[in-house]
Amino acid sequence: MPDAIPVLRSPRLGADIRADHPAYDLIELLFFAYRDFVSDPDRILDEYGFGRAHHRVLHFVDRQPGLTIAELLDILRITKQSLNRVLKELIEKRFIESRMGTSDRRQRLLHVTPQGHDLALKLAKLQTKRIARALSDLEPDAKELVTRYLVRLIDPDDREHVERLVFGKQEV
Amino acid sequence: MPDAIPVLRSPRLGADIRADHPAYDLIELLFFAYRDFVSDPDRILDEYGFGRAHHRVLHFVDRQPGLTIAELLDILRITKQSLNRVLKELIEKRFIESRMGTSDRRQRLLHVTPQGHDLALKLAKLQTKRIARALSDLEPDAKELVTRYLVRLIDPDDREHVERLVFGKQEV
DNA sequence: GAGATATGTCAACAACGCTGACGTAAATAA
DNA sequence: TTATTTACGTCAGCGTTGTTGACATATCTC
Repeated sequence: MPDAIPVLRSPRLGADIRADHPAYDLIELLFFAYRDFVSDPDRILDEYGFGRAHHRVLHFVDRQPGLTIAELLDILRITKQSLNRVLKELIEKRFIESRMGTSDRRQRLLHVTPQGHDLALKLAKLQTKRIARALSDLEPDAKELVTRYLVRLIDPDDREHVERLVFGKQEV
Repeated sequence: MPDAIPVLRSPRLGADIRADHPAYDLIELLFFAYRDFVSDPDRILDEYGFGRAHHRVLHFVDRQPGLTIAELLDILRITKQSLNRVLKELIEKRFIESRMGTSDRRQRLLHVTPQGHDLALKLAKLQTKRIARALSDLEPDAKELVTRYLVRLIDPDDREHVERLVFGKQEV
């Protein structure tokens, strides 16, 4: 049914990047990969009455205990009103706790509860299965290369911030 | 501010994949990379009064002229009502044309108009810039490896279908 | 002619983004 | 100390994009 799709041959040598011709394959693979990647946790989230927005909040609070509202907003790139809606539910259902800041008492330091951690872990393990399976019969250095590639897809201005968060790099 | 995050050391040898420990880094990098990747076209889409749903439809119709509704639904994994809403707008604004099928006259064969193709190309080039930049100073075989990785993130049942669509493979 | 299939459409609703406005408490600057 | 800024909470309303359920039409297949 699909007509023959003109295939873009690789450029002759590595340096010659044809940025003028769309890289349809990677654009589309990123769409399909992400589509399936985020779909894994959906069934479980449903059981708790949560959606993907709850998942993202729970994940980052679990990863970084003591996260503030401002930091979370910076990660998620949504408005505080949008965040507040899902965060309120996570707190009411006792998956997340909000504690007053110690040095700055205006801040709210977010922590997962034990049941919050359990759910976060359950969801992370689910996604890890897919990631591990994808990596399983690629070259040994595949993970390192894919990691570097994904980092370089991120906005340059935000890269340092993300690396600090993901890899725990403290030094500049 | 972030406490030291326990780093998962790579397993000793390739086969020993610790699927029980979440691969936090790749989970998060996928989130950040995709977040920024899909944000590029937003400003342009706004000018046309379109959203990300319109973009996805336009993209796949541009890539695969003559795509049917059923095939498009299978790609996007949404309901026909959701699709119809955005597709109707794309047709009304003359970015996409719907033609009656030839062999099966119940089908609608979707095609982009010239202005539809222009927009699709403009958006694809934008996303390609980011992809090319990310690839630009990685090893020459990075693209091939990242491609294989992304393919393997897709649901196994759907992989063949996607490969046919993305790479134009006709033979099984 | 009966039934299955491909599509279109109406209505209602949910999740999750957004803007704008306003309020409070606490830190900081003047 | 007073004024301003900052961090957060909240109310109200709205837009996009997903959902379910029901029903209609044209066309293909048996």
